[in-house]
Amino acid sequence: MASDGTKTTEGAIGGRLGEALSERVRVAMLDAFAQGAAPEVEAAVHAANAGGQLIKPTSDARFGDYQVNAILPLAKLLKGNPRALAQRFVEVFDSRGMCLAPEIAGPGFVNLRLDPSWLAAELGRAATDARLGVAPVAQPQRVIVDFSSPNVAKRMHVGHLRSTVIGDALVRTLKFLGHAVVGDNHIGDWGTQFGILLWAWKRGHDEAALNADPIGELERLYKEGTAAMKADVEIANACRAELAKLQAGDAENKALWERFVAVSRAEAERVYARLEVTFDSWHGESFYNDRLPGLVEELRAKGVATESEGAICIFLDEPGLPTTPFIIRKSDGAFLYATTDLATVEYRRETLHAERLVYVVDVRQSDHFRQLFATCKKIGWDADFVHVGFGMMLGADGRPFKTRDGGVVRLDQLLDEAEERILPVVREKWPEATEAAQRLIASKVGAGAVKYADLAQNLATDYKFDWDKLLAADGNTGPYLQYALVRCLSIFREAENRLGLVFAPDGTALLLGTDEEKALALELARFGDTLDRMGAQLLPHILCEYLFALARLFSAFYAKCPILASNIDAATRHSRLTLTHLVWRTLETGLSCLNIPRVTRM
RNA sequence: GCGCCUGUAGCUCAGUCGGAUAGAGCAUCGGCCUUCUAAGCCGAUGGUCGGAGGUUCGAAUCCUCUCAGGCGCGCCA
Repeated sequence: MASDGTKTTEGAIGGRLGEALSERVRVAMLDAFAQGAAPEVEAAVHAANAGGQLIKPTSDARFGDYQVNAILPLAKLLKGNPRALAQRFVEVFDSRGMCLAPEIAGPGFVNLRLDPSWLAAELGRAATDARLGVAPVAQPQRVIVDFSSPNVAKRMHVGHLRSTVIGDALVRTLKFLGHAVVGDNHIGDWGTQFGILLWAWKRGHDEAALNADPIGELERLYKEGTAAMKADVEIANACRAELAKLQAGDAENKALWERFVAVSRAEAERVYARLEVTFDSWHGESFYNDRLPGLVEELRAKGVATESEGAICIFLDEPGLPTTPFIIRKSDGAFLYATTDLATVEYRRETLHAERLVYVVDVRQSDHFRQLFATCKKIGWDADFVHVGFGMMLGADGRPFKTRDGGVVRLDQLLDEAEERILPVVREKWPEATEAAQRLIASKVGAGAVKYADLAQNLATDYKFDWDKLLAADGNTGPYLQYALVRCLSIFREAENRLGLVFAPDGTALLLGTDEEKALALELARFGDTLDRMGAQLLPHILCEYLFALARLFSAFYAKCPILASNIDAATRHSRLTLTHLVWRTLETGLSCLNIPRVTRM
């Protein structure tokens, strides 16, 4: 990550300013209030601490940098005057080094102000650290992130974008935090669609079309097969027969299936390459086939699953869950994706020793995952299960994002369009570059804009895809962040060109003279806490918002605080270069966690 | 019919398991390039937090009801 001889040394606070402060607050609270008090007081402090509620950044700079709100609710438990309790807290609070003397305000808030000289020294040190002072988490988890998961024989389209981009960002961020992460592409490479595909293939495929556009031909066959099957019961039976042969290991069907999977994967890989997305494994549904029969029998034997109307079902009578059963074997004996998902959990727990299982899948499948997780719990498979459900991608008109004629938007064409739309701007801003260089920048800015738009919003809701908004260089967009990073690099380039100054941070404390520098420093110090929060909540927009705020503060600093001008003294210049260096590497690290491409100029 | 999710400024969205005067961006209006990329910066205007009750020192946040929109509901994934 560091290209200039920086070394890894953990900062005094492990890069978690908020966490360090919070710990001091916790100690002071127990010290001030828990002695001889009701056990609820201690429990309340622990609860607030666990929820990260002991401190929070102030809502207003006049209140300092962090505020302690937790004394007010405690006052109720202690039946005391909040301000008097705050006074007791302030007396025992250890502000040594980190903070100035705490202040009591309002009905019983305590305002904490960071000691500027401590912050300046801390950041000076962080600038020389390869991880910006952010130590890996103390307790790494084994995490599986299940994401992207396209179906074989179908082209990658915008419906796959969100899972792919969000999952990838989660994987990279959790890895940076020090967790043992496996990003798994759980491709849809098994199931009833292959019966249809095999039948349609045998009825008549076009070898020339297959060579020219493999996925196009498979999609055509699938579409025709589905239509034929719906129109004719005999054909539906024939499709089922083909599927049965495949499942029984028929050599011809198996070979065809392998061919379908191979061409589909090749197609998907081309799109992943453009998105720069990678996986640690590609364990599709077929990977778990062998486990299915035994699993169903085991669950029947355990009494977890029972037969109903010929199907093997799991009934989960719990509030919040659908009343319909979780079906793991159809009445015709075939298995379903519920079965595969259970077998997948079993494998991930037993073989991969997963502690946390993350599924990045469309929110419309939340019922399925609620049932899946409840079933696992019922079986006794203990783990931290999370469904990261995201909303649909809508057009600017608020209706599902489609092509003009109502078709699905192909992912490769979406990326083409992003590049085409941004290319004129690149040509205008950098006319002396070669066509190839301009195209490369345009592809990175275009893909980055599309990906960032997907990550920047809370994923619970549908999001509106609007070319003008996401490609804009102002506002919370990919291009804005890439531009901020480019400006950092430009400063170092010009320092070398004009002054012959090759800058490297040396660990000396910053000089935080102006409001812009102070605000920037405080934000930089919050990077580690932000990563933790994103890792805990699995919400990429938390990191996006942070990076945007940082980039904005940097832009204000850039406008107000000259660095290379001749009237700037050496010490100030060095400090501002260090700040710029920190911003550069924070943006670099943050964008790389989100996997938004970085460029050196634009 | 049952269940889940969403409703915050003209538009797009934040709001960290209740906390101080609800925040950004876009758009609009007004400023800023003889120093590092103006794809930028600064300022101003703009909100009954869908509505009504309730809980309490204190509610966008918790509870109840209600309106509006989206999604899902036995052998597809």
